[in-house]
Amino acid sequence: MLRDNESMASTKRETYHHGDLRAALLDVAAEMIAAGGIESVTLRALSERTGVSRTAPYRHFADKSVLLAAVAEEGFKRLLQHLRAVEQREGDVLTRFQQMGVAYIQFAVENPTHYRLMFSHERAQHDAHPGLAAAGKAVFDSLVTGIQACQAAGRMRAGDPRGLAYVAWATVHGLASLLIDGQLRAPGDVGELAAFTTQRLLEGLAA
Amino acid sequence: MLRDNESMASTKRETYHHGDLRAALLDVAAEMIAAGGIESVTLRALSERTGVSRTAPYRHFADKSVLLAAVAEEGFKRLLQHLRAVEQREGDVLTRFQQMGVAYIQFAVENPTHYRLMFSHERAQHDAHPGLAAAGKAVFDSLVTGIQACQAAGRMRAGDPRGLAYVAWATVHGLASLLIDGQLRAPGDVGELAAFTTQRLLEGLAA
DNA sequence: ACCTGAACACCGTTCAAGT
DNA sequence: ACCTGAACACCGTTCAAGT
Repeated sequence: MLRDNESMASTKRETYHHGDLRAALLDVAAEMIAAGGIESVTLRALSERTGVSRTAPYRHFADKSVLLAAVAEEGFKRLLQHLRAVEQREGDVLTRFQQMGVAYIQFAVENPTHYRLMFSHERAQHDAHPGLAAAGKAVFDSLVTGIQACQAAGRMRAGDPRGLAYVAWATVHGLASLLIDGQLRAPGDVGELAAFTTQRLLEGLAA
Repeated sequence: MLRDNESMASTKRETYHHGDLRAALLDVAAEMIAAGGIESVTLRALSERTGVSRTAPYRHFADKSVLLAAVAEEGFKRLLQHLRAVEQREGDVLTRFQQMGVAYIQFAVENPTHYRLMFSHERAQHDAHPGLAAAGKAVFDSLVTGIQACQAAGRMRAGDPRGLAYVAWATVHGLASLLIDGQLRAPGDVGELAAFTTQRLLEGLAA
């Protein structure tokens, strides 16, 4: 019994020694965010739950802010995967773009604390977290791509697709944020409200 | 000299004794937020800058969260004043509603940290801060009123005005949030982007 | 290279004591 | 009623020391 425990412990140690600690910290941090909110993520609690000492995280992250930026970056990457999955469906190009919007809102509502963290870094800090900025831009770019497809099919108004993407991002981000913050008592289904909102958006961007 | 200083000090004391401390704390907190960001607002620094002891704020606020909720509430009230001023202008009812949207976005961009604080309380905490929830709802209600005016003039689609207000709020809140967080490199003027975005919104809500 | 325990500065909050 | 200083528990971060 005792020997087994010792063996397991040393195996764990070995793992972190070889570069898994960074990924392990990000995973555990994401779990803590989902379970107990952003306030529950202290470096001390995170270290303990990951099985390392308090100062071990500093080998992989300069400080807590950089670690949280990395967690946020993971969130943008997961969101991008959801959006790309919708983008590659069959069917009408305009309907597909609307479905991207609905998927965006659903991701945010299903991961409220993580989504909030993704947007919690101030403008001035963007230069300090280039990976985070790039992951956010990749999400934005997927909206631009969807808009360009609609424009090419003559289903959306002409003009710089980025300008239209600003409007689209503002709409879905705004609705998601208001729902997460509890400012809107979601009248019935979230999906219904998301469908209605994205429908109004499409009419505002119509050709 | 010494007597003057003593006199001034006792005058200050007198003031806080008679119920101004609450208002003074809210004012100083708002200043600190604008000058040094939300992280600069510690109860200890706030107390010192207001000229009272560390624990004095607890006579007026149960804890830091309640104090910040009161600061946020003040923000909603100031925003509401801006929106009402636009609402009472002369001119086309639809143009006026668009101007409300632009004014909303400008308020947020001019008071970025304060605006962020206004939306930083989670859904679950709304019951704990009824004044904050009411002030937020008053802003929402002003949008509903503006929409009803447009509907009455036959300039906006029929249906529950609250549903349309959700879309409008999501659009302006989303654009404001993305600008504050630095996700959008505002292409040129903020006012121009706000005008374009609200124009697309109006077309999405058109009769 | 990576990990550790001890220590430092800072914070929110409580409480017995003052007026 | 309102205010105060001292004390407690907790946190992010640093650093000399280990392997």
